[in-house]
Amino acid sequence: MDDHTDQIRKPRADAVRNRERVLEAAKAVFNAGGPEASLEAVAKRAGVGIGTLYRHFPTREDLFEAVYRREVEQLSELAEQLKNAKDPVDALRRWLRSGVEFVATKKGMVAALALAVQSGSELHAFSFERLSKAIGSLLDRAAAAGAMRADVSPEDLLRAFFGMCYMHDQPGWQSSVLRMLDVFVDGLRVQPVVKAKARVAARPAKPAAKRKR
Amino acid sequence: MDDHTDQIRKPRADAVRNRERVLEAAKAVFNAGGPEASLEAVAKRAGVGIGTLYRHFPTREDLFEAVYRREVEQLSELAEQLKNAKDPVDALRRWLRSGVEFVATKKGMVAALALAVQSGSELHAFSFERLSKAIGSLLDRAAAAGAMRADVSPEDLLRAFFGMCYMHDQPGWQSSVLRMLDVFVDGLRVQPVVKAKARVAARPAKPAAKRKR
DNA sequence: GAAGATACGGAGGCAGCCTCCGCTTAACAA
DNA sequence: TTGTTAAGCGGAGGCTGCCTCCGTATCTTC
Repeated sequence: MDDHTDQIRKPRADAVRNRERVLEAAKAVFNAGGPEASLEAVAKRAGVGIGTLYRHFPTREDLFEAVYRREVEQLSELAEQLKNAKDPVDALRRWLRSGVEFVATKKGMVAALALAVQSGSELHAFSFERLSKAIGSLLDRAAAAGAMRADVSPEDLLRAFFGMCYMHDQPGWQSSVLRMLDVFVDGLRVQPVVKAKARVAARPAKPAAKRKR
Repeated sequence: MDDHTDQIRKPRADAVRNRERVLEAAKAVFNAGGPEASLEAVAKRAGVGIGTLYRHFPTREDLFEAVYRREVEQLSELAEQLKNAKDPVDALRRWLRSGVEFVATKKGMVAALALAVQSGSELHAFSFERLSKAIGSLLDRAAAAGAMRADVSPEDLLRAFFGMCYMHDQPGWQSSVLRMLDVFVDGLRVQPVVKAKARVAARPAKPAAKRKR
C-alpha cells in the first residue's frame, strides 16, 4: 500500500548488513544455547552493539520470528506439495513424519515456538495460521474422501503434533513421537462401527463446519 | 537408615515453620505468575529472607519438586484406583480425562514439569517414574486383554499426554485436548483387520517386549 | 561537499539470581 | 535458670541480562 510513495530513500547499507549479521548470529546462538540465550551474546557474536540489535528486533520474539519464519514456511510448503498425493491419509502421515525430521534438525524451532505460544506472539499467530491452512486442506481432502473423521481441526492437529515434539530432548524422543503419531493417525481414520459400546453418541455425524464438497 | 543414630537434635521449630511458609507462598506465586516467577517474590510473600529460601530449596527445581510432588502423587494414585476397573481401555481413557481436569486446575504443574523436563531435573525423573509405573499397569492390562496395541510404552503415552496439555493456555485448549485424546485412544485400540490396504506390514505382530501373559 | 536523515553503540538504570557471613535464636545440658 | 553451641536467619552485594536513551558517526541525496 505504500510501495511507491513519492520519494523513498534507499535503505542504508550498514543497516542492511547489520540486520543480516544479527540474524545469522541469532540462529547460531539460539541453536546452541536454546531460545533463552542472552541477547547480548547474540549482539556480541554479530559484532554489533546491543542497541543495534534492539533497533532491528525490538523484542526477542521479533528475532525468533525472523529466524524461524522461513523454516515454518518450508514445512508449510511441504504440506502444499502433499496435497496432490493419492492417498490423503497417507499424505498426512507423511507430513507428520517429515515434521518430526524437521524438528530433529532445527532443534531451536520448537523451543522458540513453544515460547512464542506462551507469550501469544506474532510468530505464533503467523506460524499457526500458515500451517493450519496448509494442513487444513490435507484434512479436508481426507475427510471428504471419507477416510478420516472430520471433527478434528488443523489447529487441534498442530497442537498435538507440536506438543508431542516438545519433549524433543529426551533420549528416545524421535522414535517415540513417530510411534505416537502413528497411533494418532490410526485413530484419525474413520472407523467402521466395530464397537457397539457406549461411545455411540459421542461423535456427531455432521462433518463440522468446513467440508469441501 | 539413619533414623536413630546416636543423638539427633530436634529440628528447629522456626526452620520447620519457615519451610512450610515458603512452600505455601511458592504454590501461590507460581500458580499466579507461572514457573518463572521471581523467587524473591516468593520469599517476600513468605515473609522470610531470600537466603532462607535458598537454604531450604537450593534450586528452583527443588522448590518445584516440593510443591508439585504431591500433585503428581495424586495423579498416580488415580491410576492405581482405575486398575481395578472392568474395561481397561475405558480406564485409560478415564485417567487421561482426569488428567486434563487436573491440569486445568493446577495450571502451574504442567509448566513446571515442562521446565523440569528440559533441565532433566529430579522432579522430572521422579514424576515420570511414578506416573509411568502407574499407567504401565493400565496399559499392560489392556494389552494382555488384547484390547490395545502393545507396542506403546507408558513413557510414550505420558509424553503424548503432557505434550498435548502443554498448550494449556490457549483459548479452547481443553476441549481440543479431550478431542485429541479420544482420537489417540481410538488409535490405541487394536483394530480388527478392517483395512486391507497398504499398511499391512507396518505394525509387527509380536507384542514388543513386556506382554503380560 | 554539505545537509539532513538514519543508524550506531554502549552507558546506565533496573530486576532477578545466588552467595556469603555476621548476627540471632532455638535446643540441650548442667 | 542459665550457659553453650549448633542451626538457622536475613539481606547486602556481586553478577548477569534486559531494555532505553541519546550523543556521535555514517550513509544517501542533492
